[in-house]
Amino acid sequence: MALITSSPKGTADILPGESQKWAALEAALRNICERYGFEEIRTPVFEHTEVFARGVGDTTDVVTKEMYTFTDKGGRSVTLRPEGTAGVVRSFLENGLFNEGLPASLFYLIGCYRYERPQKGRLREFHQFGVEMFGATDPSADATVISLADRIFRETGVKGIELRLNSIGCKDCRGVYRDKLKAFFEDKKDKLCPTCRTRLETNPMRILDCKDPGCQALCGDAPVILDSICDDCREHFEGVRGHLDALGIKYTVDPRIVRGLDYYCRTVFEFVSSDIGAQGTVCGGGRYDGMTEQLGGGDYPGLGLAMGLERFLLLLEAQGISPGERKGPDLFIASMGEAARREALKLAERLRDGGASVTVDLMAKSLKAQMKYAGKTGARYVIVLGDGELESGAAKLKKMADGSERDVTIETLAAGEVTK
RNA sequence: GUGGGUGUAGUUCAGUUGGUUAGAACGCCAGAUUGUGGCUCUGGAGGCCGUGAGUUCGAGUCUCAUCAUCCACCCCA
Repeated sequence: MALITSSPKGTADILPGESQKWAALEAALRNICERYGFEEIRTPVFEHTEVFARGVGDTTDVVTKEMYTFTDKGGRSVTLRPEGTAGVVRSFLENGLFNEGLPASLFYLIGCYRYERPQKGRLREFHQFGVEMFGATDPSADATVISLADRIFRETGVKGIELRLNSIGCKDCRGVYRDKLKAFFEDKKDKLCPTCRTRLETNPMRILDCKDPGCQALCGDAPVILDSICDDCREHFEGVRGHLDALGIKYTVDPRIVRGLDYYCRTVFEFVSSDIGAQGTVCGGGRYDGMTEQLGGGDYPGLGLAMGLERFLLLLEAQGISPGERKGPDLFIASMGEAARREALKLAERLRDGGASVTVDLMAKSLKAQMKYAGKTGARYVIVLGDGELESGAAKLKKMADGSERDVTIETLAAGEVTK
């Protein structure tokens, strides 16, 4: 038979059985957002390319080599969103959401697209849950966003998630630190691994989280960013820590987390697990105070987080947690002959009116095959309609779990009798 | 973009130093039971052995290329 093709590289079908888990997880996320006063926002899958170039930063890996960018028939350069924040910021500004009371608290559940080599926990089409908050500079806002994420992990019951926290300073003190770091590594250049030698020019902070043992050894004495940030940033960071401590949220300060998107400043954090392979960051986020101005809007400080849903589901799977199960219909109506099938359809509609989940035979199968189908699809009850039942108006309602049967009147069978 | 692993039935996988007609389990269909699923038994359908070239009397098996897929680097959720 040979299918003409398969799904594109890096994409995955979410099939029945799996889709119930997604739906349940999404419902749980929506519920938590609601309790924090975050409202859903839906923005386009594609944006004008400059939204990401300016928003995410045009020197980042994401923008320079991972975007699905194309020219549409009108000659405009558009890009499939590689992340959620930039589009939300654009929408926040364009629609004047700052007039509806600050801070604005938004969340989204979206597909994102990055042209990368797929591996465990990384696809070209992947799904993110994220929240964004605009207008609040106070550390309590940072703590709230982090506590929302913490609650997600707590309430879904996953274990072994570690929260790592850092401050990378504002755009002023980060520049100072960058220079310090550069100066520190400059005379040790030849001991760095080849990629770190280029990092020294492009993004020296990345050297700190290199996995090469030689680089790691050098990093021991490197200047720490937390010693270099300005007083305002230090005070802000202490504020965030104070709130987290008061809320009882455990974290480790990790000076090596720097994040690869240009827009972050001050607070950055990651929730990491060691259960799902090399791509262990399930959730990442931080503050991005300058971004609204980058996109030509007013000054609205922002912060947010993003969670990779594939990774989250991978994690749940690894820990034996299933957020949602496939569940079959309440009732399958087997039928023998045309007249009985007509009755079956009518009965099914009546029971569906009452809220029951009902399926019927649509293939004129043998009764045995119909029973088999009912069993395979997980129907809890089966009722068989044939000439005899049509004539007498009575039928047997069979409970599949134990095979027990009881007499019912077709005319008066109520939805409640098969849904309980 | 770089490195490594793997491509055989719908799925998970066997397949001997290269040797006649390529196997198992599960799944699917049918029968045993002409109107009652699961368990059991019997039978059946289903394979360009990823693709193309090469070596050989002979290739699922060896070589090369190519594509796909998985994992890792990089980067990120």
